[in-house]
Amino acid sequence: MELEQKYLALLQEAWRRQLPDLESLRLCFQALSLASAIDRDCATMLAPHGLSEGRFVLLFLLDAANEGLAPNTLAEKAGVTRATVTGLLDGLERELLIERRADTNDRRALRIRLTHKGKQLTQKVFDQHSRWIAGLFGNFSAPERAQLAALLDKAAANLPSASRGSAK
Amino acid sequence: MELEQKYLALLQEAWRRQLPDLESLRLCFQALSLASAIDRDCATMLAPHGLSEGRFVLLFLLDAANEGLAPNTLAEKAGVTRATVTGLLDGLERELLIERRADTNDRRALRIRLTHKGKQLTQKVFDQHSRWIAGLFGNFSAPERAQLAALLDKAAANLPSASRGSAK
DNA sequence: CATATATAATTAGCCGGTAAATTATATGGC
DNA sequence: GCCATATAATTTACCGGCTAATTATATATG
Repeated sequence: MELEQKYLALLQEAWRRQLPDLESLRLCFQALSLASAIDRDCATMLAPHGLSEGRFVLLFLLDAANEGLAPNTLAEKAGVTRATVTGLLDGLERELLIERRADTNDRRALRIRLTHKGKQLTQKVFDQHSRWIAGLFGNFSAPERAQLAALLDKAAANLPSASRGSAK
Repeated sequence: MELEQKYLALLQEAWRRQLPDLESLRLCFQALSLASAIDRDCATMLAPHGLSEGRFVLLFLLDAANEGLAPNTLAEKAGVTRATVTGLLDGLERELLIERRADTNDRRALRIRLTHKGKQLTQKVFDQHSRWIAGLFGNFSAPERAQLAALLDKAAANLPSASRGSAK
């Protein structure tokens, strides 16, 4: 598998400086490069529909909640700030995939709902997207999956943000 | 290990829709979440020095080339566009870590050089950063490393951008 | 009731990435 | 020598993150 250009440069520099344990460095960069490649290919799949990953997440969250959701709830479930949600909703609204309605009880609040077009698009894209992702590991045997999960966990345990409360 | 909020939401939605092979989905999200956590912790380490990952990459590329480098060379070695390099250099120049000099032969071109301050900072940060990354996999045995590398490769082989020419 | 505090959403400004357009300069062929 | 084309760097405009500040509305408390 190919490492990203920047990681090749970093490895080369680490070698030049005779740093120890280049193997560990390479392993880390392999994991990071795989993740980047997955993200990149996901973005490539979503782009033709005018979607980014962030927009896509909001869409399926809304599709699951048939009474609509408030922006702050979307932010919480998507794991981004409310300011980011405002921006993503602006894009989705421009594409006529969602609409903002005033909340009847609380005049500060909004209900976000999928339009018909938004529902259709979400239906079409969600399954395709999930199946594609699952396909990446579809040819893994049960022991391989268990091994990989365990090894990833072992690396994660060495991270400061994992060991601590990690807050957010 | 904890999955990112958005992946939890996606898994939940996939379960609600009774999609097959949730195990593969989870495995993928575990890998992506680990990569995000590594990136986040790296950024946290670099931030106190006023560095982002992109800026850091330019610094050590410049440190390795003691005659200075042209912005287009930096872009190529860092794997980003020249426009991005322009922006990163603006930041580094503002922090007095690099300087832009006119190329004596080609009046279109620049030579970018580290300042003394830039050299010092690079020295200090590079080793620390590399050792920290290596530490994430420092407690892996040789067979564990081989296994992990093989499993990551196997997943990468299922990616469109890996199998194809993948362009740039 | 009045006031302080909390919450909802947006706005403004920053960052780092992109693509496309611009400006300046080299270079190669006629 | 001139013109077409390529290359160097920047600028502009966009995106999707973030934080911090603003505006409007609820809510709780003295």
